[in-house]
Order: sequence, then C-alpha cells, then structure tokens
Amino acid sequence: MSPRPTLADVAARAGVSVSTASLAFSGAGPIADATRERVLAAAKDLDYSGPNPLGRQLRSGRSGIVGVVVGDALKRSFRDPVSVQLLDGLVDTIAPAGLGVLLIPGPTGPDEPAVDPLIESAAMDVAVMIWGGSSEDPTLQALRRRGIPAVVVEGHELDDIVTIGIDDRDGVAEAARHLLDLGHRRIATVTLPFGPDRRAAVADPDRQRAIRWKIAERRLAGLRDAGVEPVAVYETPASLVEHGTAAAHALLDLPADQRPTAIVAQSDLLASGVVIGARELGLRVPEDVSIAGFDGLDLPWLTPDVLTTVVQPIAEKGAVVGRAVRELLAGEHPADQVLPVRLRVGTTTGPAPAA
Amino acid sequence: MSPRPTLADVAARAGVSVSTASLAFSGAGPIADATRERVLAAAKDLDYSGPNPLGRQLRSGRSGIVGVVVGDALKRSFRDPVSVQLLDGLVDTIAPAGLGVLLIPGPTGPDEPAVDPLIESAAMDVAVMIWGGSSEDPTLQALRRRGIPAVVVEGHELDDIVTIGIDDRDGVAEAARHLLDLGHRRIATVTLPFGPDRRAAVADPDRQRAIRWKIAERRLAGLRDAGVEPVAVYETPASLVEHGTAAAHALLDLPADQRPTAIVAQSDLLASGVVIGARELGLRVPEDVSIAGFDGLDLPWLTPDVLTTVVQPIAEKGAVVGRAVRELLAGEHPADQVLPVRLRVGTTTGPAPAA
DNA sequence: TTGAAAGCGCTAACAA
DNA sequence: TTGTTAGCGCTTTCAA
Repeated sequence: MSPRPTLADVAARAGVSVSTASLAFSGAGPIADATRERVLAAAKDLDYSGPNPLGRQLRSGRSGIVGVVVGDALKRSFRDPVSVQLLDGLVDTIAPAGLGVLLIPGPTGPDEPAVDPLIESAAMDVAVMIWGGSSEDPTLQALRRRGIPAVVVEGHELDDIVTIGIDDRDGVAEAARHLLDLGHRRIATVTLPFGPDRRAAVADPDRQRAIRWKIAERRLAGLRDAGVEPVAVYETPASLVEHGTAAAHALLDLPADQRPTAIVAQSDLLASGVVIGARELGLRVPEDVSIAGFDGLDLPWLTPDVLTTVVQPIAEKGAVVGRAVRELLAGEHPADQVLPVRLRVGTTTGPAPAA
Repeated sequence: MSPRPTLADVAARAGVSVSTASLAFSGAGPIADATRERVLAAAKDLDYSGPNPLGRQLRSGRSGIVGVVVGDALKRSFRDPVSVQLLDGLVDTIAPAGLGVLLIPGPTGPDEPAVDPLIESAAMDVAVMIWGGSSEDPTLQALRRRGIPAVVVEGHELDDIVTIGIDDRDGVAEAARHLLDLGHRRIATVTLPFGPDRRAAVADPDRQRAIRWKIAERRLAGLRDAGVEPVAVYETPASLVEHGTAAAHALLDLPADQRPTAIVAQSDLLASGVVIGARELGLRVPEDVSIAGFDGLDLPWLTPDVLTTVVQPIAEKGAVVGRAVRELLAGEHPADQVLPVRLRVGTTTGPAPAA
C-alpha cells in the first residue's frame, strides 16, 4: 500500500500548483474550467478522494464538529423521546451547514468522573448541552476554559452562554388549573430528577428545597403558581416509564379517601408509567384518578387513550438550538429564547371522583 | 480578546522549547519534574487549556473519531431501542480509548441524496454502519474510496470490511418451531423493511424475492427453515410500534377460520404493535392469536404480559463492534463475528385455538 | 533531559 | 487565472 495521495501529488500530476489544485476542489476562487477538469482527472487517476479534512481543519481553525452533551448515559438518554427528537431537529438544522454531531455522554452518576474526556480534548467548534447545566457545572467550566461557546437547553440563564428553553412553568400551571377546574383538590406530582444524586422516592420539603436541576424546579413551581400544594412530590431518577409505574404504586396504593385524585407528571413517559401503574392497582383512569403529563409525545402503546399533557415544540426547540449554533459560528450573539407550550386535554383527565 | 495561546506561547513563558512543552502535556518522553511543573504553571498563567486537538490530529494523522452511520433519520433510528442499546455498548467500549462518536444520518429515502456529506468529508478514523449495507451501498463505496475502514452490523459479509451479526436465521427458526409445537399452522409474519423503498403492505412473492436488506431476508428465511410457509408476509417501513399495529389490522381482521393463529414479527417493537392491534380488534393474546417477536427488549408498557421473543445480546454486539473498531485502529484485522441468540418464551404465545 | 528543525496537508494572501 | 509563499499548532526525530 502506498500512502494516500495528497493534494500536492494531485497538483504535480496535473501540472499545476497546489493552490490551484485546492481551488479545483473548494471552488472558492476563480479557476479555468479546463484546469479544474485536469486536476479532477489527476485526482481520479491517483484515487484521491478529496482534501484531507485534518489539514483543512487545522488551516481554517474549524473542525465542523458540534459536541452534543447528552444528559446522561446514552442508553438512558436515548430512551427518552424528548432527547431524541430534539437531537433530530438539531441535526436537521446544522447538517446543511456541513456540521456534524459528536456525541458526548453526560454525567452518569455522582461517583463517575465529572466530565467526559471528550469535553477536555475533542475538537469541536461549539458545544450543546441538551439537558440543563448550572453555572458551576464542571462541563460548562471545561468548555469555558477551552473557549468553546455553548448552547444550553433548559438550564440556568448565564451571561456567557446561550440558553434555549420552554415556558414550562406556565405550562404546568395551566395543567394544574385544568385539574382544579375539574374539582381535584388532592393532587400529587411525579418529577424529573432533582440532580445528579438521583432518587426514586417521595421528597420531603428539605429535599424539595435543594433541587439542583432547574427543569424539575420550574415545573414544580408551576404547580404552586396555580395554587396547588401537592399532597406528595415523588422524585424519579430518570424520565422513564418504569419509574412512573413505581411512582404510581407509591402514591396511589391508599384508601380512596386519602388517595390523590390527580397526578401531574413532569414528563409523558413518567405519566404513561403512572397510567400503567394505576391500572395495575385496579384503578380506572380518569374515573378514579386523573393523570396529566408533559411533552406532548405520541405514545402508541397508550391507545386508545390520549394523555392530557402540556405540548412542547421539541423538534422546533432542536431547530432553534441549531440556528443558535450556526449564529455562534458566524460570530454572532444569538439571544436566549423561551418557546411557548400549550395544554392538550386528552382522555386521562376527568372530573374528580365524588368525595 | 487576544487569540488563544498556543504551545509556543506557553513554552516561551516557561522558558523552554516547544518540544519540551509538548512533553509536559503528553507525558510521552522523559522530562524533569521541575520542568513540567514550570510548563504547567505557565499554561495556567496564560489560560492555556491543553494542546489544540486540530494540530495534534494533523500531526498524528488521527482524528480520534468514529463515524457511526445510523440506518436512518435519527428520529426514526433512535426510536428503536435496538439501535440505541447497540450504540451504548459501542460507546462504552471505545470511549476509554479516547474515541468519540460522530453521528451520521443514514439514507432516509429513495429520493434523498444517497450519502450524507459527512461521509465524504468529515474526519474519521473508522466508520461503523449499525444497520446493514450491501457491497454496492454508496456509503460503503465512499468509505472505501477514502480508505476509511468500516465495521458493518448485520450486513453482507464482504472481504474488505468487518461484519458483526447475530444468528438471527436460526433464532427465527426456533421461534417458528415453538409455534409449530403449539399446534399453529396458519402463521403470518411481519417484517423489517425490505430496502430503501419502504412499504407498509403485504408483500407478494415477487416482492419477497427482491429483498435488498439482508436482515429481513435472513429472518424470513429462518421461518422457512423451520418448515413454515407464512400465509402472509407483511412488510413494514420501519421497526416501530405503530407499523406493527397497522400490520395486525391488515392481517387479523378476518373470520376466525381464515385468520392466522400466530404471527412472528421480526422485531419486538413490531410485535408489541401487533399485540396492541390484536387487542384493538377484540382478540385475546395468546388465546386467539399467538405473537412472537425478536430482540428481547424490556417493554414496560406490555406488562404484565411478557413477549415471547428471540433474545439477542444487543449491548454485547455493540461492545464487539467497539472492540473491532479498536483493533482496526491498532492495525489488526478483526474477524467477522456472529453472536448467538436464544428463544425466550413469554405469555404472548400459547396453544393454537381449536379449529 | 532538553532543544533545533522538519513537516503533517491544507488554505489564503499576495504577486505575477 | 495561476503560482509563490507562509503558516495553522502540534509531535517527533535527531543531535546536543
């Protein structure tokens, strides 16, 4: 095997200078058609498949890579349709600009190393954190140190990074008002993780005050905005169906006069788990218990039921993130954005059972 | 803003040569402790966060990037737990080697451009195709042209690439024999896509002979290996719950004496869709119709039912792929591998209904 | 143990 | 329209 040919080899064979050969491939400059043809022909002869990206990248100072920090181990992250749809919207938006996504696992647990080595040393032009991140977040600090601009989804609003979020607090408040209108008074909630020290249990007031991840905090606050003080706050370690089911068993296995008549889950996956768990306990939804979610996913396995949920524009959010990425690369300063949500009433909420 | 400091700046400040400074960071060579300290201190002073990966990459000829071609649009691909778990096993295996995963969307439809531009021009040391790929596959051809070695999951076995697969043909045969043992004679099947021209319909014999994607072909062949000639072959456009549900409606909405008594689906997602569809039609599973899947996923929404399925070691497959990637990078020639599968009998198959 | 020098493959001023 | 020249930031001989 001879070493791969370089642009210099092609240029030599075509009888032109290297810079001319470069022009033939990049198209970024005037070049005679005939010359270009000659260069391309020489390339074909030599089995040259185009400029080596490494050389190009060093020269231009750009890798064309967007590092995407998923909120967790890939396995868990990608079982969550919200992450996946967001990523899809993001890729659709940045791919046309020739940008690629480098997957970077986020922090998986409190004992794991705080940042993936890729954060420290992989080539990337911009980073996206698709699931939160506070200012003391070690990932964000590492990025800052390296001078890599960042877009954070659903995080704190910080000066030096772009934050894209949704109006989830109001969305939850609207869902809560919907339940109040239906006569519900004993309302419990099932939340997203509070922080890296994930738990599956009812959270006492102390624990509730120590929420680290903003998304859970905001959605909980939305409930109280509507005047609902939840009778129980169940914290889950991840947005997965099975944790919702576990929550249902913990919250609903009570006599009818103590049982919550409605449950607001902070995600649709959790909510559908709650529905399943409620049914396992022999409860009817919504006659015995009303259940509302958040996200607006299509959940084929719930048919014919349709979850009452707060619909957020997930793919759109991904696209907004993608646009922010492109703006950052263009040297602009994209503004933070908060996207609207809306309540979609389905079949899993109904009038509170008669006391 | 001053431009980012380079290794030369750090070296100058520390009063050493660039090569010595390099040693301080890489550790690849003898260096006095005191010197290293001095370099590191200078780096801290200058806010230097380590060698620029672009320079390192050009020099070493390695990008540390593994391009992963998912079989489809991300949205669709990652709704499939099989892809996700495979990717997870892969990442777990290659991350310790300092390798990152660049996501590359696969062909989405017949009219789309055949290969993503990243295939043509992104920096990567190895490529992985997680879902098939034949020898004429344009992606594979592009990789070949660029001299990028490839690992293909569930594809044709080709000389110049590494193929990792499972013994799915035998697995399906075993599932088919299980159904035969239970007395089933009218057995239908729901398949994965036949090729890029995805359809949702019963496939006639001509169409069945023209299967492009090996995975569907092999699993169909497994059925016949066991002596089962399916009464209907329903082809789906993707491995998703809703396509399974549609298949159930197409296959099962018949009088009891013509209706298949068992359905073998080529994936668990499809199978669970078939279960849902059967229930929508008022059929009991497994009393009226037995349903078997493939993959061995945990499907929380099917509880308390447990799918009868052919279990494949998905994460293990990802790990095997990861090891092959590392071997390729080490200049070795990893062997093709076929991993075993096994039948897990659940609650969705039972004796054939009395004629 | 450290330094000097070369060059990875490419692009972009600038000059011709 | 093409060629000359000068690096991008780093690692790695090789010599001191």
